[in-house]
Amino acid sequence: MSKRSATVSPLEAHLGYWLRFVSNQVSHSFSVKLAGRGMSVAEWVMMRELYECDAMAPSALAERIGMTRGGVSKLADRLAVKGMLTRTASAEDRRYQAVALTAKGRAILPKLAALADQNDAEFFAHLKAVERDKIADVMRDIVRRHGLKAVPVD
Amino acid sequence: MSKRSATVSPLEAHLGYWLRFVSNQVSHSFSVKLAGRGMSVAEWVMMRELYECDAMAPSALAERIGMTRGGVSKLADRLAVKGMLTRTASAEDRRYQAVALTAKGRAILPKLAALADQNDAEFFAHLKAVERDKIADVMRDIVRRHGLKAVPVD
DNA sequence: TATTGTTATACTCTATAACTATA
DNA sequence: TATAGTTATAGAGTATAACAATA
Repeated sequence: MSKRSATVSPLEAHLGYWLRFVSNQVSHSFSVKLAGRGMSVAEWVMMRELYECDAMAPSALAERIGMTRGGVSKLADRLAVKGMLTRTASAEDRRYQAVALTAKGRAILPKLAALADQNDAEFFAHLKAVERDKIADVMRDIVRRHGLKAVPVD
Repeated sequence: MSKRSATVSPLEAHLGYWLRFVSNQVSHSFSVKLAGRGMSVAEWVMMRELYECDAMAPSALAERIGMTRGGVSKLADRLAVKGMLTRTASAEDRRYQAVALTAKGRAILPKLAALADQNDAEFFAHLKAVERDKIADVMRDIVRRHGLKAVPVD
């Protein structure tokens, strides 16, 4: 064994390397599917978040999906132009906005969710349920251990 | 159960979601460590690749690390400015270049590799070796099944 | 004509901070 | 003054394609 390989471990020795390798490909494959419907992954994440509630403030969205307020602002702009969401200033405190999906946005979301399901299945459906659960458990545990904040770019 | 949750599965139901969540944090944590030495993750990847050989053509590098030739060109520019690598036109075919680490680049690389080791340990050292191996095996298998190309942003 | 590497353009996402309007 | 949202700037990364030099 040369001194070179003894002092510098190969990239492939890191679990993080393999996670990112697969994760990047899963995300890229999903982004290709979304592009077929004119959507980006970031747009999907924001819409998915809004789907769970009636309305949300941009700052709350930023917190939930791990983006800056500036990023949320630009993203919301794009989605508003596409007719996917609306922004309404609060009556009580006009600094606040209520961001909400439009009927169009709410109608299209299940179709995007189906793409997400399909994409996940393409990469992981061949695994036994026990294996999938085990890996997800490990990942959840790591998130918990590190107190990680949301960066959901499914 | 509402119709809403019945038709749209939650993000957390996807294994891809958890992989990306953890993978993003591992990479971000590594990028912070590298920034302490004035390096980016992409720069680390390119240098790590060059460490394995004496010299490599930019086009070969692009293929190996999953970047475009344009991207490699810009990245190599930055690393050359930092004195980490040199570019030499081939004598036989002057279209070709030999990109190689400088002594400085080769000297600093083990220190960057140590950061990579440390970073991976921070996230995965608590796992049993069997668990780590199992997960890495699953990821390698997925890479093999999909014939995936390199996107090593460890 | 085909190929290598470079450069230019455009777009996404990030981070930081200045700016506005409201309170 | 503090906060919510917007806008501007700069940076790294991607993709595409035009380009020069070389074969």
